Amino acid sequence: MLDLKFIRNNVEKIKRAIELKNDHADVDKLIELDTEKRKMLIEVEDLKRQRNTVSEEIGNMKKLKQDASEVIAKMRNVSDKIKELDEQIRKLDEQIFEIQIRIPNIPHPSVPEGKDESANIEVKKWGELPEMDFQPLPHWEVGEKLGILDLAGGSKVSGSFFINYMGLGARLQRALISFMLDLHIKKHGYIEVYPPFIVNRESMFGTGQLPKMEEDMYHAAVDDLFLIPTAEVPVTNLLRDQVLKGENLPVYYTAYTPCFRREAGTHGKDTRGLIRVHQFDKVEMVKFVDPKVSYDELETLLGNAEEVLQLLELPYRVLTLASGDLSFAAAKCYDIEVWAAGLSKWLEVSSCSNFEDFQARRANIRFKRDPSSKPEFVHTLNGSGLALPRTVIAILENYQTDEGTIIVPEVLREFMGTDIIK
RNA sequence: GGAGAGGUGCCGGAGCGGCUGAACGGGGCGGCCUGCUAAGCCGUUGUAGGUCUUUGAUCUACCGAGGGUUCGAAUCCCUCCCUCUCCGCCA
Repeated sequence: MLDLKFIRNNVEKIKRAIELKNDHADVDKLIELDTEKRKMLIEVEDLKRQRNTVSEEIGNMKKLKQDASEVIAKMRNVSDKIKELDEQIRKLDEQIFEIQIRIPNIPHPSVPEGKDESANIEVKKWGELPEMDFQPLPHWEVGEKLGILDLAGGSKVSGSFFINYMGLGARLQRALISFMLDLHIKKHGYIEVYPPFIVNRESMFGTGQLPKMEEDMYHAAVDDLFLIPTAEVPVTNLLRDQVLKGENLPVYYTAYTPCFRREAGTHGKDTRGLIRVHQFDKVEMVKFVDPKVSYDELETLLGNAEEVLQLLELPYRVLTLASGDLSFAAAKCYDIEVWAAGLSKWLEVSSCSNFEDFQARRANIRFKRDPSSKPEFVHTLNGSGLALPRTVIAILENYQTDEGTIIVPEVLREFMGTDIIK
């Protein structure tokens, strides 16, 4: 969410940003409502001041046993008028808020302009694409043949696009989760968090999923709770409504959670096997930082995610997302795409974003630079490190042999208890 | 799910319906004192928003949230939320 004062003073800039993000929000209407509201505020505050002073006088008169009934009658009218105006202001505030919360974050100047992913810019490539002297199979064939991937089981117990892993497939999930968490807590200095997987409406609003993405999430209607689409939601909201000490920044959290996404409207292409599923595992990194250093922090966050792939020895590339491909709340975002040999495609396994103070304002997460200074909003960042299904795809496809077995990446062997899946 | 207790400022903790933005204590900040530290003393210390003659002045709102009563509510009434204790149920 953007600051109302900032919106007032930067109307053109914001309209441009909305356009760059292929979004819609009626900024003119907001300004109109805001102007009207402030006019009424002046009026009602003046009446309240009257009421306060006169009420005090009434108190004094009563103490002196004087008759105050005439003044009281007059104040009754004033109070009614105040009630009326307050109600109108409340309605205006509501309307303003409804527009305000739908204005997207403004892209950082370094973000390439462009209406969709075709304008994304590749900024880095790492590793060699595997060369195979046989035709590599897609992961669903490798996985089903080895009995570690059970697509039929998943769809039987839940529905299509739900996955069941068996044996070493199941263990591979656990191995990847442990490996990633260990890396982030031991080497990169994150604190491990194990948050709730179901959250309330306030949390979904805080990180910006609501109101725009409501139909993309699983919702437990009786309790009005949502299954998290990413650990970003519970982990970021842990610090909601807090004022942190400046000396405690930056705060680095990492968490494993399953993620639940309805993926409404995306059924169709590129959805076979593990490519796009309703429930998947992910290790997420979340940072709360001083605004002055948030873009440096974005680079190290990206590096932390990259290191996972480097250690797994999976080739990848990094893209800077164009404005039109940026999510609602992000000011800048890098995507990491891993190479999948069987599909012969790059697959997104991580998004590393700087939200600046956009989420912090919504979730009211602040810090005091010094004990005596005013609270400021922190900057929040998060990045996947990494999403599991596509990492699994890359492992199954890139590490497959012509015998249909899979060589376990070096760093996972201690977790897997084997160096080969056969 | 049942019974009870409670939610006040950075923290603890007061608060006959009117001079309480909030006593008192602690903490923080500034200063005095001190060889240094501690103690002691003095002062200061919330957030948000509006207006203006806009680095200051002034006004308004905020005592879990939302309503209500009243000329006037932290204080009275209603609803909801949360926390704690006990009982029941359960992985």
